[in-house]
Amino acid sequence: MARDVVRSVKGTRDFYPEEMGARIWLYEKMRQVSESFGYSEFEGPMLETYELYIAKSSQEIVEKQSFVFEDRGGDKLTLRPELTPTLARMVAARQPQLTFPLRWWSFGPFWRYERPQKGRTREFFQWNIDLLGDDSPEADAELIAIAASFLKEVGLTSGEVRILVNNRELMDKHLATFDIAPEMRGEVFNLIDRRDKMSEESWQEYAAELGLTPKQTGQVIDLIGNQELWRQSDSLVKMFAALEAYGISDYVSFAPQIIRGLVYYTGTVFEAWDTSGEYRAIFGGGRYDNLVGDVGGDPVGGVGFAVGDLIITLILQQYGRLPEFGKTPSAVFFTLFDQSLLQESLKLANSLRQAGIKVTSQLTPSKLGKQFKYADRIGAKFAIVVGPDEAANNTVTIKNLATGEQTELPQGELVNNLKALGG
RNA sequence: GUGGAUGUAGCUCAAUGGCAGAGCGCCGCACUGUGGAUGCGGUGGUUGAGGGUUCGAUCCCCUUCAUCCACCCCA
Repeated sequence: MARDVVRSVKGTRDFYPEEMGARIWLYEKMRQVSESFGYSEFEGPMLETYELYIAKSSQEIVEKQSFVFEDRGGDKLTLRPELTPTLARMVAARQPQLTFPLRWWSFGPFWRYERPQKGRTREFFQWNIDLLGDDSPEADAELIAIAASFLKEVGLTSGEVRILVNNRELMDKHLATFDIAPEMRGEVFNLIDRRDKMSEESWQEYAAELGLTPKQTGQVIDLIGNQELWRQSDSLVKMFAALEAYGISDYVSFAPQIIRGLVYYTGTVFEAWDTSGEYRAIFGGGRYDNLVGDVGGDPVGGVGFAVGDLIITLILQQYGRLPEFGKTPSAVFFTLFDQSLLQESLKLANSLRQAGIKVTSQLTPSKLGKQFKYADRIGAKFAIVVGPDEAANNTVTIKNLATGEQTELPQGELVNNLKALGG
């Protein structure tokens, strides 16, 4: 490197305007879907106490993957690695005055101290959406419907992505009938979760290490191979029935091997996967019934999910569904012929802005050719020229940068003309 | 935390133990009231950093830093 530019922090991303365009696009899709289901936007602090996450997130996330540090007063702080504990805390703090069921969504930055790789950075953005205070299977169905609507909205088909659903209570009930002790079931959940992520051999070893008998291991394999298992769960039966109403059933499948890593999930759990199998889960969520109580509030159940911006963007790129983003928001470039026409050019440009047209102005004189080149580069559609001839006649020249076509017209007709052209 | 790969011009990449190159970009000119196309000319580098071997290292060796990829975990 010839230039010794100060480096950015490992695992962070710079959003140059092109990337910012994609981020805003994604954010707008999330807002649109959230609001269409009646959810309100909220935001919490990015800094939380370390205590908030202990025993609520997965141990790995709290102990190894969080940015934890002491402030100047010696208090232990954490850059939030996820939103749900913050949500629970905020709900608990104002529980008596909030109206339930509560429907909230949020989009913001999160941090995890991990080795960056494809689709994973240390600073990332997440869309979180949660419904609290309704414990029905229909509430679970609403969140899954929202997830599916979002996938549909960004242009992904049910052939490309699929939401896999399971229920932890259902699985727990069956593990009990296999004589697996309650304190072991968390580990067995973990085992189930890794069924598709490990080789058969090492999975069997893992099962043996946990102390499962060959018979029990066999029962677990049969269990997670049973695609009709959901019929034994009243909750899942009702949930799938409700999903029919949304017309997105083709996006949703039952999958008994879906468990999820976070310890606070208590009932329905779900993950969206790219069906090509090239990527890991696109997003995940589920029902958590104890979280608000755990942070000091009255027990109120919730269901929600989180979508990371990186993976969804990767998938959208893979399928070519991410739109191109122009470099400038203005379609009109106002040239400056020479210094003597500065006042007139700036005034005219500003009268366009007052009429609601977005205009970029040339501020220092240079060759017109260079100005057109610049206008083209920044993505403007029209260039406007006021030279000595136009100034003398109170006219302007509009040049269509795509076709090269030029028209001279009275200054008074400029606004309407540009609007007619779509400027 | 574990393992693998890669660092050469603004970008994408060549090359050789012996003068470091191309394409794209950028700047200029042809064309001082017209951009994209074309032609011509020009700008471009302590070969990531430090050390070692060598007459000589961008190349071989060691160290270090950075990036990427996979595992782990997860969004």
